[in-house]
Amino acid sequence: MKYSYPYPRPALAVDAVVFGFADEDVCGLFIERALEPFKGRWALPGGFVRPGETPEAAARRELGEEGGIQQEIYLEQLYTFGDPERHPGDWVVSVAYYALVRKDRFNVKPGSDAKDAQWFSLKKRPALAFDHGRIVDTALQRLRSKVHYQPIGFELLPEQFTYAELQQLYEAILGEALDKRNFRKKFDSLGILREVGVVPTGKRPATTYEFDRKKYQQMQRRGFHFEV
Amino acid sequence: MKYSYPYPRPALAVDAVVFGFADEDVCGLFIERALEPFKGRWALPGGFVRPGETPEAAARRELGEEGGIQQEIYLEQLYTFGDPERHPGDWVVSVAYYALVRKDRFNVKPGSDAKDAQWFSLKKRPALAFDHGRIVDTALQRLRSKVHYQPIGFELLPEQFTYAELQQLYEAILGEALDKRNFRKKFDSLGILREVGVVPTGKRPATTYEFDRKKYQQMQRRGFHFEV
DNA sequence: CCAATAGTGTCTCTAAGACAGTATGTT
DNA sequence: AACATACTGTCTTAGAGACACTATTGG
Repeated sequence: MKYSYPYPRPALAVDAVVFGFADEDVCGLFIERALEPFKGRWALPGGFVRPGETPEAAARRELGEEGGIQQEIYLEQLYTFGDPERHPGDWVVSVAYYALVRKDRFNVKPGSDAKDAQWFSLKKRPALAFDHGRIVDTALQRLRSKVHYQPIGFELLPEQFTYAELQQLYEAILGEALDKRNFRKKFDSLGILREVGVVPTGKRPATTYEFDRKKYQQMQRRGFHFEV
Repeated sequence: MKYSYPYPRPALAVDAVVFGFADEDVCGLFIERALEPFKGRWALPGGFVRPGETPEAAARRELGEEGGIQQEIYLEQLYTFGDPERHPGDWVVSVAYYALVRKDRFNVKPGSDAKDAQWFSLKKRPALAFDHGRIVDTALQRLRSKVHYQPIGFELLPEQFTYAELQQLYEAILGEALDKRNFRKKFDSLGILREVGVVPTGKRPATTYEFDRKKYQQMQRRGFHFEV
């Protein structure tokens, strides 16, 4: 190799915070480590980046291998954690990602490096291995701020949803109650939801909507920008 | 080392986009490479992360060594670039940062790995080595969006500044003309500027202001959030 | 007809944005 | 006196936020 750097190198890992939503609650997917260090502790799905691979590809691969998440999902780079003390006994730098998935679309299952894979409500998540707790906090912050100016909430909902569900999602992410009428007014005026049907709820049936991605992209090109 | 990962590892680098402001123009600090690869090409200041060092510390160290920037400066992690093809002949992953500095406070000077260090207007910057052009674009995007909701513009101005300068800065970053009266009204109403004096301009003297950091932090704690 | 959830309209107030002339200094 | 730059105020309009009742269905 020409120009190669001869000094010690870190191992490069990726870790992903996978967010889901169900029962009016935001949750995260964690795996139980089958290997040292932190064997038996809950941790983020992740692993090492292989030669020739981009970190994002590594993150997607690991989500498939470790969490049973193979489909196309929303995945975004979050932050790179490089404290030399973050991994006991080795120098491991981790590029962290966060993912938004529709929980119902996935059968989470542990892969070879994991004893178990489970969703946890983020309100009562277990203590995590390494600095993964901090990574989750960072991801939550990012989600909370991003949800205001990008229509990423829909990545967490089923294709079709009611206004009640959409509002519960926003309330769960933002951690505050919102006014039903103002919330509806807001999204109605954005014009990015398409009515697609009606669904029984036990009492009065509710109208269901879809996020109109194409229309949103058109509007975006015309200078529109989403804000909630 | 316990648990160490035996497979090939990337070299870990940091690169920094250093922004400055002068003459109604945003500029960036680039260095001319003294070594292969891309010897003689302009590039971002940066270098390899050493064992025991955090990436941020490495970035600060390199800015001192390569660009003559030793003082405390605003520095924020931007994005990690990990395309395996980004560096010819080796696997080098780079954690990119961006910095905001008061141009007048620094005597930029090239370090040992650089033939030269120079400020360039970002409108007419040279073609850069590696993927550094993309890194600059990413940093500019980040700066442009962040300037709306965080008072980081002040990091680019001298301690004391006039409304004309402040407005020129925002116009340069955002790339659009702003209305003088509305601009003033906005910042006046925020209440984060402190009048500190008067400066001759050749014609009618202008009032100078300082960013009142303490007041801003107080207000922030009370739930205030900056927005322009 | 009762219970439960879905859905709706108005008012107030703040702030964004468009817009043009006066004030104060220098030469 | 002329010129250049600093500085100022009003109107219109859009939207955020507070607020409470009606509609529709199942049991």
